[in-house]
Amino acid sequence: MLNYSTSEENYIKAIYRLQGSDGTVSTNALANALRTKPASVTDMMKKLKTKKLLHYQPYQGFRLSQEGSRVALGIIRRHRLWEFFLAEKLRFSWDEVHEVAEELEHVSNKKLIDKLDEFLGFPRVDPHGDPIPDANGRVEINKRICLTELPLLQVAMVSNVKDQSSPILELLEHMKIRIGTKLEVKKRFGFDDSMEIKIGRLPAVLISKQLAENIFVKYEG
Amino acid sequence: MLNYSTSEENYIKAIYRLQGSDGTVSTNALANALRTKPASVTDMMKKLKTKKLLHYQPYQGFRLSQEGSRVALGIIRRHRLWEFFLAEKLRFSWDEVHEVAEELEHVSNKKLIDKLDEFLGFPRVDPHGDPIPDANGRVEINKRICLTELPLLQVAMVSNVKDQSSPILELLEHMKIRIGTKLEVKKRFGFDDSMEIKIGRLPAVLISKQLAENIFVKYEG
DNA sequence: GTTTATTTTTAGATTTGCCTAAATTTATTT
DNA sequence: AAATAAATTTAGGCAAATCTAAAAATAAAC
Repeated sequence: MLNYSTSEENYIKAIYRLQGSDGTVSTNALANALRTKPASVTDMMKKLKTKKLLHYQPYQGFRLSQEGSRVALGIIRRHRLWEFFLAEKLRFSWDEVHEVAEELEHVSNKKLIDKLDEFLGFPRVDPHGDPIPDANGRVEINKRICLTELPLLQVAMVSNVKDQSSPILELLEHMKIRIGTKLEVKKRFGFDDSMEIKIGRLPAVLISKQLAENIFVKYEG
Repeated sequence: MLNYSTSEENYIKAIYRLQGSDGTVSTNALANALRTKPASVTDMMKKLKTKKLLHYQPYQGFRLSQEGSRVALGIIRRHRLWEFFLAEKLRFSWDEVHEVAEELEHVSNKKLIDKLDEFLGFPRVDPHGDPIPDANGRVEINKRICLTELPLLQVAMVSNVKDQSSPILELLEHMKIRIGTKLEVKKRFGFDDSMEIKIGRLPAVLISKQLAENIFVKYEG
């Protein structure tokens, strides 16, 4: 059970989020997610490759190896347990917990995390509703939920559409959304419950509440 | 309220401990305490001086400035609150908390620490009996005396253990001596400076000079 | 199917924190 | 007071993680 630097962990976590269940991640996408420069990403990818945490061929994008995914799930477990602790025990509001958990998650003492888990009563989801991996790195997988409930930045696959009348299919066709399309929610707007979504490398687009309510997605938690 | 790196914080904390109430700290002493090399210490001292955290003239040793002491007390506060949390809430044993707290102490979100303090019920001492600075950096200056100096038949409470290595903790555990334990000295033997002590209603036991020198107690009157 | 644009990688610097080895200053002997 | 010993600092380097600018590879457009 090796230890990784804060920086390495942040890269691993970001790749895990971006790649979803099977996709590959691009240098620019990762640089953008981590607010860093593409050259820095390339450097780190070379390092993580030598550590066998990911598969990477120059110019071909990268995806986590099994070991990389295992490490990612460990980080996510720590993050979400701390979020739960902060909200439940320290009475932080749900929108404050993420930032603090970003720091606490890098303290990687297994006994600490397992005892924290026990202290909290083995919670299954964090304050944002995201599932918490157990001590063996297992998470509830392949969740099917409405697009309106998809966590931000979680890549998911369109699995079905509720109303299949032609007006909605026309709109879906126009937006290049079909079964199997991978997408993520970038931002939600409370004013009209519209949301900005991103499909692969296409520019982000805005979709209405009505449309989102008809789209169901699945993803590996 | 600036932030300092983990490395800077470890230096500040070590200087605070070494300098006591007034003394100055030498390069070698600090290098030894941090298990690093004197040259590295000199580098860091130059940096901390430019940040006005300490007073330092080449070859003359160093001591923390007021700001440096303030920072040190903040780190110690975080460390001891986490120790209390680990022992009290997560049921870590007495001798395990230090190591984990060494990592957690570097998460320096003020709101986190103040809420943790509140959650724990504003404890005044950590599991080793060391006082916890309050949110303003104030500490009780506990006048403690060494068990070797405790007057005969005076009941006192164990407040702190000087050397917190595992061997001594193991012995203390065996003898049922822990922080908060009340005891009295029944008799001293000049031959080897051992002493007979009594803990509550347990039968009196003999402890060595070496052990007594590491136990600090406080008492009223 | 060239040409242009975008993406990605390489090359060369920078900062932080650490190191070893050599020089320098201070302390201790004789 | 000179010589030796000890402590401290300087000089020069290394590894991690980042950056900018330039080169190379891939993708898109005409």
